[in-house]
Amino acid sequence: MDRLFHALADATRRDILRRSVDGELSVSRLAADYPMSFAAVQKHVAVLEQVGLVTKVRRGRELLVRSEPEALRRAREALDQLEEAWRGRIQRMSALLDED
Amino acid sequence: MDRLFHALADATRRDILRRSVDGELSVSRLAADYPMSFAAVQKHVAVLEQVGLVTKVRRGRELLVRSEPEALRRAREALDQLEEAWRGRIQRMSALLDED
DNA sequence: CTAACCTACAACCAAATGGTTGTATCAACT
DNA sequence: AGTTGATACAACCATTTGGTTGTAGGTTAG
Repeated sequence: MDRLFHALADATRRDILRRSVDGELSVSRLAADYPMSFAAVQKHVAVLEQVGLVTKVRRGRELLVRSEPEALRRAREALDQLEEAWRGRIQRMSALLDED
Repeated sequence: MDRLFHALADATRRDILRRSVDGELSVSRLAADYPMSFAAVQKHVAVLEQVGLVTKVRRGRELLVRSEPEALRRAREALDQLEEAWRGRIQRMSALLDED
């Protein structure tokens, strides 16, 4: 979970995720739009891949990057769990008020 | 947003968040339960505070830590936005299939 | 008032992060 | 076969991170 949130804690990586929804962009095509070297973008994609946020599929001599919603869902559930603890507090407060 | 996700990318910080829902635990009380120095926990709380995930309220000589659901909601919305792009893709695929 | 407790903050250190360049591999086009 | 394009990966560097210890400032209890 640490690594999942870490992967999301970078604007470039989140942008890559957004653009990879259709899975039709190669690493070099993605890299062309960022103000950094190809290798740097390659590393960002690797970080996303290691936590399962994207997968790569070969097409000819390029690798297409596709974002995977599964991992995204895992992150959302972790946030939901945190929020749920908070909702539980609201309920306890309501219960207290109802006792009056 | 980078710093928000970064703050969430640490198990100790997420645990502090969970335990601070009721806002009744002081920094030192929190710190007592982690295998690290008081100063280290203090730093974790500071990270959470800087992105608005918790606030501190004085009670006597201690500072009570309370988690703030607002910031959590911001993170969730960012994830929702990413997932929405993906749902849009599903819809486009469905539309294509319907054309047949 | 003094001692004890809670917090803040600085200085320091090892390890990880995010970037670079350079080299190697591998597929495809002519 | 040789060249070009796309990717992988290592080595290196500056900065940040996550931890430590030590010092100092307030606040409460006795």
